[in-house]
Amino acid sequence: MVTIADVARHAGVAPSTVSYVLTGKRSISPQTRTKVRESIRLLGYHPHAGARALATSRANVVALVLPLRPGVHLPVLMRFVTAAVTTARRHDMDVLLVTADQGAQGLRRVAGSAQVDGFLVMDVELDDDRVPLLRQMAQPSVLIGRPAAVKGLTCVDLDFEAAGARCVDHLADLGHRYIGFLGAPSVVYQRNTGYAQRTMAGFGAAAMRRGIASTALPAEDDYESVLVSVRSLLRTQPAMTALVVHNEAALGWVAGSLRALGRRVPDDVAVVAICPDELAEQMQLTSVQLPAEELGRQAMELLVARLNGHPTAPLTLLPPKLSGRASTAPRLRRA
Amino acid sequence: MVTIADVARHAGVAPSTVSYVLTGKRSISPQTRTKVRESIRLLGYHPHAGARALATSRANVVALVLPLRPGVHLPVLMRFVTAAVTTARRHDMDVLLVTADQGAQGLRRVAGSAQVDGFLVMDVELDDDRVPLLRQMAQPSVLIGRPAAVKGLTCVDLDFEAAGARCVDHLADLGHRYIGFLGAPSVVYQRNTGYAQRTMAGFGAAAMRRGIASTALPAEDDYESVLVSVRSLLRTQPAMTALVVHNEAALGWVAGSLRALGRRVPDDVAVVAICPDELAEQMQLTSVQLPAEELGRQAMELLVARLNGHPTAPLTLLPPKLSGRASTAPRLRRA
DNA sequence: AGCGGCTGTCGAAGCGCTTCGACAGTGGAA
DNA sequence: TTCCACTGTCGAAGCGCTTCGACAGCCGCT
Repeated sequence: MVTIADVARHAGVAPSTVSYVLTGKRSISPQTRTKVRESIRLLGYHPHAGARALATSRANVVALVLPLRPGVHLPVLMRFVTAAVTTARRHDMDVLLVTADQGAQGLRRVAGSAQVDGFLVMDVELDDDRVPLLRQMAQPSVLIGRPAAVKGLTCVDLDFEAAGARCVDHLADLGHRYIGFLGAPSVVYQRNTGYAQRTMAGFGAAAMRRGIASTALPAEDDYESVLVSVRSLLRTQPAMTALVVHNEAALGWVAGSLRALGRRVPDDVAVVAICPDELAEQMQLTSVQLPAEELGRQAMELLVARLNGHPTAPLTLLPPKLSGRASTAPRLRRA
Repeated sequence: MVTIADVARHAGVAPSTVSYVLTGKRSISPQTRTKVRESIRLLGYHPHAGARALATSRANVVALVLPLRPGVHLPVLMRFVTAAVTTARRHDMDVLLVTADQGAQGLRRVAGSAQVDGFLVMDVELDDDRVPLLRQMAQPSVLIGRPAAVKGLTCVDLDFEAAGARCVDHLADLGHRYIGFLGAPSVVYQRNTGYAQRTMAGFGAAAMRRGIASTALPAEDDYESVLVSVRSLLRTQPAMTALVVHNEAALGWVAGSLRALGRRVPDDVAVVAICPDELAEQMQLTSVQLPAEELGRQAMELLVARLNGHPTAPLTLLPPKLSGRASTAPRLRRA
């Protein structure tokens, strides 16, 4: 292994000088600098990460805590991971992969051994048991998701309330006056999954604001259930001409159910989905996307900011973006 | 930060003694051992990873080099990653995430700074430009995939030849005598993607061995092309009663194409796919699976073995496993 | 009683890096 | 000319751990 001493000897300077060339923490004459740089290149020198970590108490590594449970949408996860890694690299950081199944235990171990300088934790739930730990750890962390209390944390999330509202506004602007909401399976609302509830809330509030009649129902993820839910929505509100769907798994059955009930998309019923963009693209649905890249990038930027001692807001909400596609159209006024 | 000196003081012993308790490299009296263990627990001590790495020149971290280009099947990738991480943890190793887009450059950096003890490189192609680098690096590596020359390497892969053969055998055992092969898009065969060619080769050889007439054709991944390819196969070999498909993207169109041409699955044409299990499960296809977990686990075990100085075979091929589902049936002898 | 070989523990050196204080050398102000 | 303030470089200490050689105490042997 080539050490800093080798480089120093080769360049005819002291090790400390090489270090200063590398870190730029003291001024070095141009001649010396180029000489040292040349030696570094020639010898193929790379500073020993462990030694550097020991001396600076900075590892230049962040932990990425990934949920690997079934049910996460993998394309979105991957886009997120890619963005996070890319952003980390732009700040000369590496990424240590920690799977959520290692639990709080794993976090403690990684944090305790000073392997990483900070944590990026995905898929945080309303009352996540890792939150108290993260709060008291020496290393800063950024959470994707939104636990009940964000005080003392740094959280990034899509603004699901705004997303729900955005759907309503889009449909209202198109002239729709009766809108239905097809939500996640009811169990999702039972356990504390904040984003589902917040979307609903945003949807409901926006509808009220715009003077629009709304009806909401959960949906399970098989065809029969979706059909039942959709039928029930139509029965409750026969004048319904638009539907907001916040349920990836049910998405595939919605158009079919509507067709089975004699409604065509978008002419009889306009559909807006809140879902990953690929799905929407594939089914040609107007949708509010889950901005995975943006989330990953932002989260990592915030983490880096905290590592550099900058204060950060406890909660950053990304504004929803709606992409118009074939599943929405202005309300048809029948003769 | 709690250091080994703190623990030593608390337990009334020398730092080296604590170290020996931790590593077990010298015998320690039971009394001392429990005393030290207790102090460790009480103080919440974790050895500093960097310091340890510096002293032992072992980081206890392996790099996982992931392809994040489009086209990789993410569920399979994730299963693989999970298995690799889990296996690593069982050997007290952590996993550093390196994305393939960082290229050889990235490998060199990570290797040079002694951040990791070894590399697990996924998705290696026949003439991968990282292979020469990996060969000459100080750290050992295990490759998933199979470059042209495996000498001096450690590679793990599914035995694609055997997979092709396994399909033929299954169909032959069911009485089929005329079998078609629907391959990857032709560009895949043009660039050097070993596994596609090897599957073909295994398929062809097995057919010859069993005295079976075989015809093969590539397929693009849209409905029209698949239809054209299937029609062409049937025209070339009108007596064809079985089809092996090695093309995930085309898979969705195969049954439809056959139906459009007046053939029903499995009665008129039996279909065997070589694809990830979820896909096969979802479409109810008899298939040879891509054993992602097994691959990840094996690869990591081999890497650990190499890290411990054990020699490993340059090539480990996993035997294919065929799962029977609704798309194959014995050949129907028509009246 | 004396000796050799164990066992269990200690102290110190060293892993490769950063960083602090020291200090020559230089140029400009007094 | 003297003095001061820089600028650029060096040497040494120290980060927290492992590991090697040393060695005290003990047992069992002659």
